[in-house]
Amino acid sequence: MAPRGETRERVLRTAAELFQRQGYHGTGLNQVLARSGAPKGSLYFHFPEGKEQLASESVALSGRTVSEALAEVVLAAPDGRAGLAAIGDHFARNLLESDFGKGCPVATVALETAAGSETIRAACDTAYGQWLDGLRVALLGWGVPGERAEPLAALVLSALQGALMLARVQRDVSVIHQVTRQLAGLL
Amino acid sequence: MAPRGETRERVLRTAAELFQRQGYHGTGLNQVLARSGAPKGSLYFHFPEGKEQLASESVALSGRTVSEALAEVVLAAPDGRAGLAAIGDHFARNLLESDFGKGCPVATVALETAAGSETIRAACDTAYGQWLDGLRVALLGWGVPGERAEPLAALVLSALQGALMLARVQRDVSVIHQVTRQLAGLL
DNA sequence: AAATCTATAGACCGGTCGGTCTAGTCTGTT
DNA sequence: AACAGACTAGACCGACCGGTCTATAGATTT
Repeated sequence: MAPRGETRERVLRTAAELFQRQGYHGTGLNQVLARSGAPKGSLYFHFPEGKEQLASESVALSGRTVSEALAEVVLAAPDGRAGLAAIGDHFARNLLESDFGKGCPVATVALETAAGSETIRAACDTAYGQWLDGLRVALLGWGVPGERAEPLAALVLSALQGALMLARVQRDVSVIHQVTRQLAGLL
Repeated sequence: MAPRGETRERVLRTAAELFQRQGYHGTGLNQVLARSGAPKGSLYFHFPEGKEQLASESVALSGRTVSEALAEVVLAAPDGRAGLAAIGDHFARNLLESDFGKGCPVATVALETAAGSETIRAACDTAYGQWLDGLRVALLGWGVPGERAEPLAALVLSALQGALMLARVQRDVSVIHQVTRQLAGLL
């Protein structure tokens, strides 16, 4: 038998990746189980509220992961221009490495479930809230005046999310760089 | 029997709205048929390639509809600031009137199917291409220099798409206005 | 009126969905 | 050794999925 807690982790990570690639309704529990090697009983033991709980926790996990990656990138950037470019590069690389399969790990699920599941919507809201806060702090660090930081963070996150989606649809990451370059010009 | 071509139209319109609200995988053909009152045989008579064709044509229809609405709004706007505000208002109103059910009619389907169905991805790409072009022309009309119009159109569309998604997740349209106000400042 | 074409009508198909249930197998405690 | 709780294992369920098929009704042509 696998070590304590190991199965839950593996199922959650597998689910997070599949939700990112295929969305909520496009991902079947049987697929998650087949890929993670767990039986159905384990899934409903660890996630008694079923698919909704699995998706909520997947979104939360992805939210934390991106937050951490964002923080790393931001800390390593000498200024805002470089920071925004690095964030764009990060997402663009993920896109290219997965043949445009892995976009934003939250967006697809968010759009699919925002109106249908309050639980998942709240998880997505929390994730985006974390990113907004991280961006706001980063902007302050880059010399953006205090009263400009919050709206600018919203603009940056919106534009990034939109560009990430356009890039998937166009199968071309150049729109990401085009957008981050213009955002950098605002600092 | 219904007049010629009337059933096809009704099915297509119903499908477009359901895809907009629930996405591709979240919308069942039986649901489309029940709501439009058409039998299954009619669906596969008018859309012999099935669900993919129905989604592609729905996206194309929504693309045209939004293009036209965009053109109207743009023509009525005295300047760029007013134009961007009007575009934001348009989407925000749709969101509020549908209790945050109807966001971008293309985005959800686009994210769900970009990697899985080349046909649908191409339809989404075409729709966004039309919007980009419409925006580029509008920006030119508002005095944006020629070489700035294309990248700025990409930024505006990206930011709008992102803001529209954030607004659904937050169940609050204010981020849309926050974003369009800042975009207007760029003109 | 016969034939033909367009479109409707819905029963039916195998497969998959999310979810439940019971049985069994570990591990740590006493 | 006996027991309890944690966890695995997968058969099984009704519902629904997208898609196919045959039959038929209405309009159009000959």
